[in-house]
Amino acid sequence: MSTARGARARARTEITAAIKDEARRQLAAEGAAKLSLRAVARELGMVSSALYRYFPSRDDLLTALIIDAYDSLGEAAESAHAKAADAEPVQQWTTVCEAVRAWALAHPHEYALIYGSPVPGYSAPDSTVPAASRVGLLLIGVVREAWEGRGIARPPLPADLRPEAERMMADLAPDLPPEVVAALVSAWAQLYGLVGFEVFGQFHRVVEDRAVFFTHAVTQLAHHVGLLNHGRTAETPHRPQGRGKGTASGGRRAGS
Amino acid sequence: MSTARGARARARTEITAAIKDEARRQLAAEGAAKLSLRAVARELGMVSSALYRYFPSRDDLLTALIIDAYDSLGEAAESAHAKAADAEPVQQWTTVCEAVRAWALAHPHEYALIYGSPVPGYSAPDSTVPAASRVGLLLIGVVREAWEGRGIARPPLPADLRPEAERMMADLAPDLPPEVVAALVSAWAQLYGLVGFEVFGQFHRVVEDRAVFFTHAVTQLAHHVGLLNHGRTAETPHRPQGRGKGTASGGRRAGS
DNA sequence: CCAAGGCAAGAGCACTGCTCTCTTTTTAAG
DNA sequence: CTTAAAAAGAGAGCAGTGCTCTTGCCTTGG
Repeated sequence: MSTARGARARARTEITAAIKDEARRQLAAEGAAKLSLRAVARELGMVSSALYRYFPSRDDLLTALIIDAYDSLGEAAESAHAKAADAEPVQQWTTVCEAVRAWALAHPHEYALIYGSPVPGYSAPDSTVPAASRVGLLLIGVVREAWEGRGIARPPLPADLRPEAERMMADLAPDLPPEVVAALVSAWAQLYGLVGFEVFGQFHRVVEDRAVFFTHAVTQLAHHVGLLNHGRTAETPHRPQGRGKGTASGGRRAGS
Repeated sequence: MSTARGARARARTEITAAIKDEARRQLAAEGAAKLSLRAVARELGMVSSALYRYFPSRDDLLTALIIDAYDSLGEAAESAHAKAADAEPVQQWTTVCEAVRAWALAHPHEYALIYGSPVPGYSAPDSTVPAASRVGLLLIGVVREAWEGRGIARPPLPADLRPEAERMMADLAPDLPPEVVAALVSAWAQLYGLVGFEVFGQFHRVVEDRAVFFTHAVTQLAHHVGLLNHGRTAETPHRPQGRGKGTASGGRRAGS
């Protein structure tokens, strides 16, 4: 599929990659606003109009970079999680969050591209959705594992939020209880509040030891969604149907 | 001071205001990236170079708009708070948060300007700090009132965060205990995570009933910083007592 | 082998931010 | 009241942008 399709096709994918690489370089150096098609073309020794054979517009180039950024972030988070797969749920959660933070600090402009203000009239096409979902799915996975295996506390859920929570549950994680899904979604958004404030400099002269602060904040977030530190907590863990791993499919809505 | 110091000076402030108004119009219509000095000048019937007598560069115009946006948001939050000054602390907190959300939804491009990705090489000058602090100070004030008057729970504070928390306390609110200040700062950042996700469309197809969801999330945030519902604590603050059954399905709905 | 289509190049359009002159108008000092 | 300085507007111009269109070259599939 991707090999030996003729020299021309190979050259095309190669040049496409080169364009993205150079664009990413300029993005990292100057930010999305200063990314110029002409400058990219110049740097690659081609004329600006030639670039339109590969990307029909500047926004399409940006879209490609956005997807790549989501994937890069997703991969960073996933590989960090893989290394902590055996840890406590809270530990897994904070590991993922810290990977997100580290990636964001290492790639501030790419982070701004995906979690900052959306570009002018541009609205992300659906093609970005899978890549954009990776971190979210990862967090869902962490919570799911805790829910199935080692127990999880159920956050409070006011009556007026229940319908919405059940809808979210149906969409995102049909196996998790609605109160956990609702808490998870809000923790998800709040995580990016913390990261964004740090990356965008809002913590300037407010928080100094940001790593420690961040770790604490996301640990609280983990507790907020109901994750528990296994051994040493006074809080009573909820065990789904009290049967451990055997009946994962049947175990939802425990407390009746 | 601002009156009758010559026709020229009056004309200057008037024109300056007109420029900002028109710029704000274009900002709301198209976003910061498409804000063009020439277009503003054109709309005002002046030539582009004349505009440089009022703002030395496009970035300076943006800075002015940023300060105005911060002030506009601050004022919205403050006036909302003033109307709820007698309510429970949690109520005051959610009122302020909801005012922030409402303002952001009503002025998405201005919100993006101040809490989205910072513009290219531009870093906000110190002159923006006072305006930018208004919402933060307001939230501190809410917590302070609760701390002085009606009591407040003290969130947990791990040992390694204590020095940082004490430093933040010294800077921001010397009268509040460090654990409360630390929780407050993280809640502050998380608030903007929630608002940003909604304004920037990240909740698309994830959260539908966003008002209800937001209210619940910021109520949890209030509990996170230690605010209590005075009379009835149907919802115990951020301490899920396990045993899903008991959690007050009845209603929180802190009314007055 | 040879037509078809992918591809690069270049010119050009309508913009942009910004600078520099030049002229007019207003202000303030003598 | 005059006059010199300061402030403001107008216009041309520079270097840059995204994007389109036409013109040819050259690889490729039939």
